[in-house]
Amino acid sequence: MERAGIRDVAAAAGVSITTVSDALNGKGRLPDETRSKVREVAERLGYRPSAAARTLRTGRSGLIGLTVTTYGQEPFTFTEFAYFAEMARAATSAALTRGYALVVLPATSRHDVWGNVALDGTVVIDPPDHDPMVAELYRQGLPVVSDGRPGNCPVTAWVDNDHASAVLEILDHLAAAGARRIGLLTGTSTDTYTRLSTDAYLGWCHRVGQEPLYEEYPAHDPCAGAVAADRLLARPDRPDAVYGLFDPNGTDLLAAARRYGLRVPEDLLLVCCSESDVYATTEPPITTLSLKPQRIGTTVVNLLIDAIEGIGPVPGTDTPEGQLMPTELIVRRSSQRRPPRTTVSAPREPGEE
Amino acid sequence: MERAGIRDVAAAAGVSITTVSDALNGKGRLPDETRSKVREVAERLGYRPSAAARTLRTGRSGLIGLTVTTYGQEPFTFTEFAYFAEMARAATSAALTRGYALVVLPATSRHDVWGNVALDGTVVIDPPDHDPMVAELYRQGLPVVSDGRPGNCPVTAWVDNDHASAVLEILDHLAAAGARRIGLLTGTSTDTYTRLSTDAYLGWCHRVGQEPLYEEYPAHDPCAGAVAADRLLARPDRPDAVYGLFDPNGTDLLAAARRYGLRVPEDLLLVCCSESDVYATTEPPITTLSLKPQRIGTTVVNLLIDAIEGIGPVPGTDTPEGQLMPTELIVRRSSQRRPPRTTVSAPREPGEE
DNA sequence: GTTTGTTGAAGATACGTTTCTCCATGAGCA
DNA sequence: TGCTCATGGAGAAACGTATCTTCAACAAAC
Repeated sequence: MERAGIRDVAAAAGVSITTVSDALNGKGRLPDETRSKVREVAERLGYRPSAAARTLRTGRSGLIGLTVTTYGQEPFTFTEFAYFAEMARAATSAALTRGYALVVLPATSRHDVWGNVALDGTVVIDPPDHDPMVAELYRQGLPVVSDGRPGNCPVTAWVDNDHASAVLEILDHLAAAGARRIGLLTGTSTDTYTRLSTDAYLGWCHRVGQEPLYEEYPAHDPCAGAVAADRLLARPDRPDAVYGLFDPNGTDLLAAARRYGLRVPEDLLLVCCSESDVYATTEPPITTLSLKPQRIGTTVVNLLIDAIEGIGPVPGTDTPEGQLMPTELIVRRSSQRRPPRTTVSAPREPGEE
Repeated sequence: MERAGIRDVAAAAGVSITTVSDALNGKGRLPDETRSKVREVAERLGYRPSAAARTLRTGRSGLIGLTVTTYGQEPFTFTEFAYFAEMARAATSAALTRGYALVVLPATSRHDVWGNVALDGTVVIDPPDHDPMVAELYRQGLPVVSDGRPGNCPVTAWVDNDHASAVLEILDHLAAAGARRIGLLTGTSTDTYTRLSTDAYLGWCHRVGQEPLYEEYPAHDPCAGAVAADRLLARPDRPDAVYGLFDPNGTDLLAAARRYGLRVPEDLLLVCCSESDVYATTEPPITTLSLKPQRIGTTVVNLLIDAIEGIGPVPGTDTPEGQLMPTELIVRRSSQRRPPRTTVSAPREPGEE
């Protein structure tokens, strides 16, 4: 019992291969009668067109690559930060909506798999300067859209948050809440996010005349984060407010504060960049900056598909279209000196029964 | 500047197409001299074999589908639970290691995308009873491996945790810590995980003579979880220990306990099933059951690839090979009446400077 | 001197579509 | 009767690879 091909359908319906193809794809000039007849026969035979053959013929696979930066030898720590997971999910969803599927691939160009899968285009997350892989993809004529400003490689388009503005907003927010010495928990890596955020912090410090107080650690190592948080609060010139650039920083800082007997927010104001909603229920709830990865993932994929399908900016225009997306500061108790009256009341009072 | 095909390489190297193919794939009988010559020319022309053509010819795409159950209209809430994210990551990684790529697809069989991508096999997460999609895949002759016991559909193999044993272990653990009335926070859905776990709980209650105390809610709705947690602790016959089946239950229960003035673990013992490490740093840290999604993802993919490549059990053997994977109970303070002396000391004492 | 075997490589076919080109047929019109 | 036009559909050429078969050349063995 072989899989039915288009030939079998044609034979069974008593028409030509062309007619079957046209009928099924809604092309050509055919009377409705023939169309439905062919469709019925195809259905009866359980005919499924071969994706491989169609791809070979049309040059379109309907597949989009999603490249994830790898830390160390582990291919993907992209679950480490909720940002990646959320972004990937939104990207997958957006792709499916437009009839494409997403393939997650490692950022190391020399993996066998890259040659074995036919891609229509690729989404690259935070490519480093002069990324050889992006260059190679571009040379092959494949559209490439990056999440994060491309270091110095030719991409079709890019999307990013306005990290500098976001940091400034947070620092102002903390200062308004009474912070005098704001510290920063940052990373040692040289990706765009870390660099832009740190630079914005340093610039702000310079402008308001505060001495920078920061600790950096390799962001991919969760243990190092806890140690760095501890180091920051153990300094002789201990900050009275801290912004942590990475997702787990909130809990790490909270734990460190607890160890040192610091009350949040009375003794220490806390903000961290995170997509996780656990910070809504910590004690106290922690103010977070959301980068809105869903929006970014969706936008990136749609830009890419536009490029694939020839919609959007003219290819001749060599200046890649960049797009800045807004962030969202979710203010909770950890960054407010006067905690607002809690508005969420328990469904029932314990003694009410 | 067209993309170079195998023909161009053959012409440039002065050999036939066959020779190029053989040289590049390490087949045929060719002297090393010819081999390296051809390889060099191919490299110079930037030749990349067409994945589509190869797939059409060989019938192998090197692509594996990963099907995720969808709640409501949103295609993927699989980031909701860290389990799915971790599992998907491990699966992706395992696939890449063996030269395959992973495509995430929705579990609704009638999505266009299913027909447009050539799959060598599929991993299905927790398929419901009589899943039509699995049946269809199986009919097409594609290997299908499921994460979770297959309800009643033909799969090549499956992998699952021993949920019943895990629940019993937890209940015994709680009872040993002094719990007299153990409650359960469970789901309304009928998937295998929920069913097996709840049944195990009910069976245990029956055996030890405790009246079941449980609340159920639609697991895909995070708000409902908080409400259900509250409901459970507001009961007149309030439990003195609770096991929550889903990832966010820990924080929800903790918040609810706080509202009712219940101290953990003194007044309430807490355990939940989660892969998230935030529970290591909550106050108090919460005991969790890890399903080890990494191990499951890896195993599932390897079983699938074995089936694709003809390794493993004979296809004639109709009884699908099932495999039970161990879980891991990570005991923390929330489930111990006598909190152990904390062994993790701060790097420096605050006053030490 | 014929057979046998081995090495190196070319020819040709098939994989299953899509699509371009072209051909009947019959109707409308002068 | 001829001509144009629209309609419905068939033929055949790709798409780029892998592989089965064939073949020449030459050496070794009988």
